[in-house]
Amino acid sequence: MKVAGRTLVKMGRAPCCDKDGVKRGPWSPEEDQLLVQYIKQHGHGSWRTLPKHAGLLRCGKSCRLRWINYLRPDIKRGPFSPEEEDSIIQLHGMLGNRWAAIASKLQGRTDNEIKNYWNTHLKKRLLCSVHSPLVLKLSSKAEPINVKSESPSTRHMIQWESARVEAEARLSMESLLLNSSSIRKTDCDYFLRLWNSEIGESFQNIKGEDGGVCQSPVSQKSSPTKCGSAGSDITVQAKNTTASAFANITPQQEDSYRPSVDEMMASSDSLTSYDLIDSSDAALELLLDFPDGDDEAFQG
DNA sequence: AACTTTGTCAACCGCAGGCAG
DNA sequence: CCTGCCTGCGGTTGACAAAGT
Repeated sequence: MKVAGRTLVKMGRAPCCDKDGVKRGPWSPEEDQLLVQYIKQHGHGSWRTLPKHAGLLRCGKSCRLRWINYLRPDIKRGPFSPEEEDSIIQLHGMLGNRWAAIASKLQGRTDNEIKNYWNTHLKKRLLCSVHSPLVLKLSSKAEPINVKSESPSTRHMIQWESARVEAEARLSMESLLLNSSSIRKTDCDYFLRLWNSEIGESFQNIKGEDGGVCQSPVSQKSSPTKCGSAGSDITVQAKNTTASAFANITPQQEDSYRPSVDEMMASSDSLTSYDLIDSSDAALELLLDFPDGDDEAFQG
């Protein structure tokens, strides 16, 4: 793979930087200092020329990455709070792997950090709670889920997710009809806006009403085996439902219901069997009333 | 104590999109 | 329009640490 990449470079693609004489690997404190000092005085300007001006033997990309992911003064370091975790899970449910978009909603966190956290903590945690309603639904469409048996916030999340899937199916249909690739972006932008709306707000607030944790018999039953990092088993169990209700889908499972419009619509159909209540009714309504040629209304 | 496996995360890579000329 | 450059993004890697045997 790497070999192929390098071959590609050789075959004509310009390298991002001159590899000769360019330092790679971990940054030393001295390099950090040089970079911070330079940016404080001059701003980053052109990343490509920055290393030269700052006296660094690094490529611009490397400098940019170091600054954005580590040296920026507004970076919040340390462990993710439960609220942040919830936000990541919810936003990931809406946006998928758009880490930059997710990061923009979490003050002080970088896309890289969120991506790493998702891949190392949350994803595993989600995979551990195999009994999530959503997964059960996906694996056995014939069996409707009694959403009412879940806690309010779990229900709410399922409803939110169902609205998302429904909209996704709809948008997918539209994109097919319009043969337009821009729809996907609009889709995500739309969710971001929805997230910022009172609907999203009410959705976020439900955490407060529910103590920030969703509990269900299912999650309580979930395996106490090593699902997450050491020392957080309680959190793991508590969070399982939140996570699973929302995005407990392996990439394979995700693929299995995303690509085909038929499948999507089928999925969407089965979702209507959900007991949609509370404010998600409004969200669903909003999503279903998504205007066909009216994307401009949602663009910055 | 030595070795192996697993987990974490900073850093790298190539690609895509925006933009200026 | 076309082309080339630059930036930002998401996927992946690899070094290091911790846990397990």
